[in-house]
Amino acid sequence: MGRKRTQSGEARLTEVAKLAGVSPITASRFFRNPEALSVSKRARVESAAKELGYVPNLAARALASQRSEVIGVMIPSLTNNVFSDVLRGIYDVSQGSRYSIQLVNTRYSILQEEKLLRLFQAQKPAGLIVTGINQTAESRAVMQAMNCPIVQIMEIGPEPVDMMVGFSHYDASVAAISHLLTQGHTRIGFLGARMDPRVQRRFDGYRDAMKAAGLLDQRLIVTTPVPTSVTMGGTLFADLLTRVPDIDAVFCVNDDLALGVLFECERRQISVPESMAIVGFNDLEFMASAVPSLTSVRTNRYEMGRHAVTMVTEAIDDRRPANPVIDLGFELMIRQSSLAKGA
Amino acid sequence: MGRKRTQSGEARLTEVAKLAGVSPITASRFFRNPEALSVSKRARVESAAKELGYVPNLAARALASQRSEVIGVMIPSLTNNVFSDVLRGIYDVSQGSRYSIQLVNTRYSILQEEKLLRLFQAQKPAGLIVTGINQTAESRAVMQAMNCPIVQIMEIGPEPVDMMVGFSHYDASVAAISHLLTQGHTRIGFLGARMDPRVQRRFDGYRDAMKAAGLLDQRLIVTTPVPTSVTMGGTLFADLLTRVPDIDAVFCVNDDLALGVLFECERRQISVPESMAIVGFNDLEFMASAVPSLTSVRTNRYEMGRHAVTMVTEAIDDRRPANPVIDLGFELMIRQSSLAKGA
DNA sequence: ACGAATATTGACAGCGCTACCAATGGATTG
DNA sequence: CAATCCATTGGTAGCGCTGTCAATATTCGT
Repeated sequence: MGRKRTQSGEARLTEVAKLAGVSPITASRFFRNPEALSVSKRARVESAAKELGYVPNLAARALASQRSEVIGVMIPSLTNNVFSDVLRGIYDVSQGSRYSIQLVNTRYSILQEEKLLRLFQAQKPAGLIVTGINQTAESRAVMQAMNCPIVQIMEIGPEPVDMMVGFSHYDASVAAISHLLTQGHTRIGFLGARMDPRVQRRFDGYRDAMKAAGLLDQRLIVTTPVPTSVTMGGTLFADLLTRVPDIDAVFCVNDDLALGVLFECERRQISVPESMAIVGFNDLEFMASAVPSLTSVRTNRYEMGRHAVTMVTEAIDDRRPANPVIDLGFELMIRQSSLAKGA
Repeated sequence: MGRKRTQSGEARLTEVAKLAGVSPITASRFFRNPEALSVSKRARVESAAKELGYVPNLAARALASQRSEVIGVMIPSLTNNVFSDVLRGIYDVSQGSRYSIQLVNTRYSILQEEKLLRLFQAQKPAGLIVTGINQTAESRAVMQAMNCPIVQIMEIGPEPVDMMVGFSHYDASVAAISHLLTQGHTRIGFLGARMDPRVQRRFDGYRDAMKAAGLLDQRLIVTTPVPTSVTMGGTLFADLLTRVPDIDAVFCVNDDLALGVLFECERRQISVPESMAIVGFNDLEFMASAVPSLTSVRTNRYEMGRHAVTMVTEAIDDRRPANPVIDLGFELMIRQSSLAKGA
């Protein structure tokens, strides 16, 4: 009798159409564009689908339409807290829509990103969300050929592949250093880990602000390509103190490092902020409740995730933003750890 | 001329077959089971596929075979750090295999879990990884009907749907309380947030251990259904102190709460561990580097994620574990925060 | 050498749905 | 009233791949 069919109890669109007394293509139209049907047929199809518990076969749909309702999401880390809120925004918006999310981990490797982009290309996603703006030329070419809306997240730059939502890590860093300079700090250390492109941009902001103030000193800079952690913050800070015992503030490229610095100050009985100011980046949840509370650059990660999905789905509906680049900005959350004694 | 076809530049299996001089079904067999081909045809197909840059159309494959190479993963939270390492394990193993991961967020709602299970059922995944053991009867029925390997993660219990990998939250909690009792603590508070089934199990362990020691006192227990956070830890602890000023230790159902308690002790100048012992749960990365270092129950989340995918893929290959339930155990990481003065 | 068993290969049909074009009916306009 | 336009609907074909069955070639055993 031929091929294996869907399991008994699983309704096909043809059965919905038969029960509703319409052709299969009309039933199909109901799900794509209900307004294309007359009111009476719309009701009949809806009722039939509900009665039969119809769930579309997504593979059949994708094959026949040469499209899918999958939005690919590529992030560089699953364990870096920074992406948790972004993902929450992405999933929160997508779970209210017809689109599903296909998440992949590039592990901070641009070659892995390239490879995964090719896999996505073959799957014809409805849209794509990629992290950062430093794709290889090959990756950009693949994306250009993909014929779907693409949103680069986490930062903004001059040449969007398609659309971007993010903020300037450079400006955020300049703002943090400016704040420390305003508070009278002159020996401001820089702690960096992983040194991915966005961390590099934060370094650029640090360097330029310190240079402009005539205070740049290479010995103040400690970085590692190793992934970040709270423990790493303590280690890098200890290294910095050994090298430059007279530092009076430290800018950490993320909050894990900042928390590690705080712990290390406690171990060494260095008074914060009186003897050492601490500034972090991303304003993770614990920064406000630490003792003392920790200053950090707040980044709108959840909103970024939401925007990304919304931009993709609206572009699919031919409702693209007037400006393809959305700058969500940042906010320097000044707390106890970076306020001068008299403040 | 008919339907829109794959874009120019994208090879179809039929083209690979033509170039290799075999039939399409032989070319198809090459990808599924290369040993089914003669050595010479195997080489020809491989060469043709490489030359044409063939990437399979997964929708066509899924439709024709009534199967897919997708493993569904359902977790209750994207922002709870506990799941980050699990996901990393899941993605690390799956990215070395032919399977891709379809991740969904149940938001700690068993009804949402039910709904998402039905969507997965329609997609015929190759396997499924679900969190916890408290599925509704409806959810269990859907899973039973799914005809694919299923792994429940995060905890173990007496009735696996199919397979399980986790540990006993109850036993872990008993071990933590026993340790505090051994250290001489008698007024041991319990801080709980969210109160999902696994947290409930930790509470059960706490209650039973305290009851067995004749020390159970309802006033020592502070819980909230609100999601957990570091700030929440401080709040719940303040609440507990107001209610029972003579507590000498506190068991927190997760490390965020424990860090919040530590900060609150600092604010109130409560000496840790001398006046207040603190124990957390899950042993997140920062626990070891806090000041003082914080005791916590270590759970093998990364390995759990790895095991889950491996169990699914091996079951697909008819290599099921001898025992469908894998207990990864836990380890009480005793650190400064819970050691008596003299230890 | 012959027959049986096994390995290899291909033809046919179709998985569930939708793109595209054509047909029909109803509404509007001249 | 007739012509035109628009909305609604359906028929045909097929998207890319694989399940199934049959045919053919090769290997093994007697």
